[in-house]
Amino acid sequence: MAAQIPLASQSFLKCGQCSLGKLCLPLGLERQDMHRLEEIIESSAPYRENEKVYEAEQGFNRIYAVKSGMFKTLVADPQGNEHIVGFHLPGELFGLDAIYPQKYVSTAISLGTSTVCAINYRDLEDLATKLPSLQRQLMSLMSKEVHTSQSLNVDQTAEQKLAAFMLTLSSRYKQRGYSPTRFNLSMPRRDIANHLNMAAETVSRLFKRFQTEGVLAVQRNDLHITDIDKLQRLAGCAASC
Amino acid sequence: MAAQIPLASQSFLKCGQCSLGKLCLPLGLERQDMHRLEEIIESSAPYRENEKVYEAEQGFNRIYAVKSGMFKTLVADPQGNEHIVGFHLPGELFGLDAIYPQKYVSTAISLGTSTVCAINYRDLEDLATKLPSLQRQLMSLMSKEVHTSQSLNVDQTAEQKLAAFMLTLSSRYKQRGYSPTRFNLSMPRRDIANHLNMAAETVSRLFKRFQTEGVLAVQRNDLHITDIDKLQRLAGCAASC
DNA sequence: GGCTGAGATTGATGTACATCAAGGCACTCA
DNA sequence: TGAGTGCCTTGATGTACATCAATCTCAGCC
Repeated sequence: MAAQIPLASQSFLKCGQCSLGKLCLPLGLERQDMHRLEEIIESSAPYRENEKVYEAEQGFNRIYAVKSGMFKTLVADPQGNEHIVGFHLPGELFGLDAIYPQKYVSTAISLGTSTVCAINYRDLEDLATKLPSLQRQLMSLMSKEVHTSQSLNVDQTAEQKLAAFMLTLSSRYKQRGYSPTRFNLSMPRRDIANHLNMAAETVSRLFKRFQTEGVLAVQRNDLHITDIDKLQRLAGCAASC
Repeated sequence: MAAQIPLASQSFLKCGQCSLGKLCLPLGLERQDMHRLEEIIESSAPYRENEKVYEAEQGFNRIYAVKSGMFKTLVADPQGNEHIVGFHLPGELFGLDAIYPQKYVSTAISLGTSTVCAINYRDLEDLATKLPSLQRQLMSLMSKEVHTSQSLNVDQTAEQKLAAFMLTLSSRYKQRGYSPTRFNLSMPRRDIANHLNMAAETVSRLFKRFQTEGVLAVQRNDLHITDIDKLQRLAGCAASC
């Protein structure tokens, strides 16, 4: 274990000091403008494993940026089936789908111990009218979100979907300065399966297949991509190419 | 056939006169602000059936609002398989997914004869910083887009997916002042099937089943929903409830 | 250090839907 | 008017994956 900044102090870092500045909302802001953004951001105390940030149907007031850890957002249909719409890594926003209906449509839950920055949306809107580059970045992140959701809709085999999912995780970790070939699966198999619309057994069988084919090595949550080119070929390149 | 405004003159209507004002970008704008929006909008000549508005990989400069008719947007994977990501009705925007990558990621094609309003995105950004209500509406429409794409991802049977799709069309037509129970399917079965990730044969068989169950009546492109409650039950309410 | 229980794996069976193949129906153009 | 064409329909067969049902694994805990 390398030395780490304790969570408590980490969660009070301002945008200027936060290592996520190059990915997150402040991207493209001048130092001075960043300070104005900092003023409307509330840092959260750490969320514990499985703790809810907000719940579907609640009135909308804030959007969230992941500071550390990981969150999942899920929707439930009237039959009570839950579907995981996304996993959110540090520097990514969630809660954006609540802007249109003005209430949360999903429930956001922490995976492991995680922290967020909460931003009052009214304040953010006001600030965005004053800071064109903030408005631009906000629109850009929303657009990215649209694109991500759309690319999950294409018809693929279970193998392609899982390979593509591993690749998106890989590239997102890479962007954040972590190893793109070795990382932790913070979510259980069941959650991966649910997100990709397949059975947990299928995920298990595919991991085994990938392993025997020399594409990756998995032990519990420790994932190691051993042949990223082959993984890309397996994904049919629907993901990150 | 009822008397209709000829396409040519229809396409030069300003937002103030356009019947779509209550759905489209100008929603929430003051009369005066609407005029400023009108100044940056270019009305298009009608697109013919299957004509392209833009193509994937082209540099991004404009977003589009449907004025009349219908458009589809589709993405192609490297194997050349095309996937229809959405159908766009009057008052709906498309091209928003190009903002983040700054190039079009999908190809937009007219179904039948259709017209659009084209809006230079740089100009729109500039104007949005000056008109907070325009910025708000833009964000709201983007958020809606995120939500729409997400709801297509949930795991459903072919029957549920098709029922849900019919219901979304129904409610979108209703919003536009058309009958929610009788409308024209402007797209071929193949396109519906592709969009919902199923075979065209399955769409055909399901339409037949729905028909024998008294839920709807289809003749070629003329669709009549005869029991919308039952259709809603068949959809598992994943769509519009 | 042995118990417990949640998650993961592995195998056997079932099924929704795709695919393949053959018509049928409406529209066009000679 | 009749051949040609594209879309839709209908039926027969195949298959990827879900589901069901046993184990297996290992982290947490007394």
